[in-house]
Amino acid sequence: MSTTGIKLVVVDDHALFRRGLVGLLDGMPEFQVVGEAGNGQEAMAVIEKHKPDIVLLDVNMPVMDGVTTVQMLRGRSAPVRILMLTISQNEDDLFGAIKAGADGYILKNAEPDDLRDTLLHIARGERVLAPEVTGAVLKAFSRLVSHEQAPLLSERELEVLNCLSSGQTTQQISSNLFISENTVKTHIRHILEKLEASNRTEAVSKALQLGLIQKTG
Amino acid sequence: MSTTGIKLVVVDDHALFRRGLVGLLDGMPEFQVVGEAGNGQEAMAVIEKHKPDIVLLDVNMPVMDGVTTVQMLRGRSAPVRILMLTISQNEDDLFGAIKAGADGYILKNAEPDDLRDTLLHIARGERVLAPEVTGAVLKAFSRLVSHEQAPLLSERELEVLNCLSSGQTTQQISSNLFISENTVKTHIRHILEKLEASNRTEAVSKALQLGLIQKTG
DNA sequence: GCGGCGGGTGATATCAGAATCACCCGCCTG
DNA sequence: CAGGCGGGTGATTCTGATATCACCCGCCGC
Repeated sequence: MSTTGIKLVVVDDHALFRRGLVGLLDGMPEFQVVGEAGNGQEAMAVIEKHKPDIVLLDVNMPVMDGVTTVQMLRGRSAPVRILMLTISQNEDDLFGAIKAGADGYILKNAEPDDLRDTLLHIARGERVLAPEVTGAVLKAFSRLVSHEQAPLLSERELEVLNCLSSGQTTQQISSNLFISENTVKTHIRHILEKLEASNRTEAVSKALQLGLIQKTG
Repeated sequence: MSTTGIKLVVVDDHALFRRGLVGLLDGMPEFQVVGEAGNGQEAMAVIEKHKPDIVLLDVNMPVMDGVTTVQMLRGRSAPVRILMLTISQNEDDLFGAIKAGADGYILKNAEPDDLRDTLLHIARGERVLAPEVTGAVLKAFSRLVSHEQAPLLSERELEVLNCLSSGQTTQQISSNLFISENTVKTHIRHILEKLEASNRTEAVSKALQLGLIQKTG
């Protein structure tokens, strides 16, 4: 067995899967599996003892799950890279792992070659997401960026804007919301100012782009 | 030449690179390069004419750059997948492309096999980021999520919190900010409420986790 | 020319948040 | 026992945002 490879610890509650994976990794000269654990709690001790370069960490485990384990590991000062290896495409798990500081997130359906490539990337400080989950991250990321850049409209302004986006006139909005036409116009003025739009058509267009309102039927 | 492969359009202003890439792709039976362009503007017309499955798109181009091209393409209703292929690891380019709706972002240092794998993932609707840039996306993503979940503290409250985090007492903060100790205590009370903390130590700890303040020296 | 519509200016009232401060109490240490 | 410190309750003032409305003007179509 190589003594110079990248040191790994494999954490998974399914013994058969874990042993199979360890066998697979033992066949790869770049790596050296130095420990195993069946849950997060065991993992903490094994990692403390063996000080691996990378931890392969399942998400769904009893006693202490993967995301909590990442949080605990990140709370310590000793650096260790963490690659989540899971079947879960659940967004709470995915975003939770990323927030907690995981270096990678791949799925158990990955090919052995993919796993090797991923581990090598992680080892050199890069981060990797499974293609199956990258879309969810990018979609949430885009949404957050837009939300952050969007100006804040009051509840009433949003109501008026939604009416505008469905093609209603000032008079129709007035009847709809039980306020005077002059009030509607004032709200529209503030909306135009906040969105830096020249007219209501541009305002609606910008609001849709910024995700302030959604297209209806 | 295969007539059943995934149809590609290659967009890059460097003719030598583009022709070399096309040659490489011609050697891959899964793909069929149906058009080329030297900038975003040309690309719009070529894409309109050939209706590819995937556009390989550089970022830095004259006349119309890659991000603007993505925006233009996404403004049209015809679906086309877009893989950015660039040397740029600049965050503005990266985040701009993601926001605009690119399906992938890889670097020109990728191996041909990586490019093939990436294109196959993109073709089946998945998204891919180069490992070199994934870290930047995940870091920004984590920051945005934390920022979004963090309660809003006023400017004064943040000033007080920063003083607390450097170990100052109520009296020292009072002298520091030229306000009475009672005022400092009121600000602290509001901070404890907003962070749902029991005392100032917990408040500082939570604020650091949420990214509201940063560790100093 | 009139009515309908959109865009603009200005005004008023209310409310919530921010920022300020006084005072009280308990705990701990010297 | 006194002083220092942290945590708590309550009050006042100010400011900016929100929500309301009246009135004016230009454009367009009938």
